Amino acid sequence: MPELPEVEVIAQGLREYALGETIEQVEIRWAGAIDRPDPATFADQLVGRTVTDVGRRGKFLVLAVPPAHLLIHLRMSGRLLYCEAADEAARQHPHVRALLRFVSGRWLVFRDMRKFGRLYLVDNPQAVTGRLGVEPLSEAFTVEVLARVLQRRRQIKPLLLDQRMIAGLGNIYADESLWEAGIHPARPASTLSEEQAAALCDAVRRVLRRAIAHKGTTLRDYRSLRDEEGAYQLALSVYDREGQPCARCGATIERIVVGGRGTRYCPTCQRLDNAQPPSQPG
DNA sequence: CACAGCTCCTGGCAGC
DNA sequence: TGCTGCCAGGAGCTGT
Repeated sequence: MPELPEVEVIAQGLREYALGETIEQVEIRWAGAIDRPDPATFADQLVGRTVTDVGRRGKFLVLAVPPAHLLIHLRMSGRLLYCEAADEAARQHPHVRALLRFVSGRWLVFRDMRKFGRLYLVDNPQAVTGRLGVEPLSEAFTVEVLARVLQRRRQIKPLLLDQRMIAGLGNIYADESLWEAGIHPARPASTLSEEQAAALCDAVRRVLRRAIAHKGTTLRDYRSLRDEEGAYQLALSVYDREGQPCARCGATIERIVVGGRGTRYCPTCQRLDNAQPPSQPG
């Protein structure tokens, strides 16, 4: 599942390859992939536009195609591939939902097995991203800002997954951040100590930066713009590791359901009460 | 405001 | 072997 680090790696790839490309043709193979405007208008309006900037907001890719913006959300299984004119196989894959052909002859291919991903063409990106919370890798993500989020009477993990609070965390990096900070995922947010809030703030930033450095996590579907796998799956502490020993204390990683989501954690390092974990995270 | 439940969708898997 | 049916999961939505 592409989360902030995976989307950031794709954005880096788009900056390297797609910047300056002009769209010559738009092909939509599954109309449901286009959120807005209607698919015909979407295709019409994109032709002739040049990609002048590539950004990311939360899990959204934001491509400036003046005077509009093309936003892409990959959701569960979406993939974005930049391929050569000769690469017909990439375009013929049955899960391809939409394609952009550039004047250069190269293609941007949107592939999505589960059909949850969406493309948006809007004048103002805020129309789509306006309700997103703070960017966790920006300077705006301070302990004070996190503390305000933590005042809510909710369990900490569903709060971390709420894009209106913090933009970009998904199931993998929420679990990883909570392990890193030594906090139980079902812990009521408002009961965290100041030290724990500070540890969580650090943990979120550290985990996301490390994952970007590893080019993201490939458990199943995720690939970079050039179809490369990430490497962070090799460095995961709890996610996809249930039944295996905790790297910090050796206890067995468990799976529970929190807020309806499968959740992996270490029952020794991440206690629901305030007891000290066996060692401080680092 | 919190939160449960539903929807979208399909490959993968368990169970028979 | 082959079938059925359940499940995960991001996010938006409704209802309580």
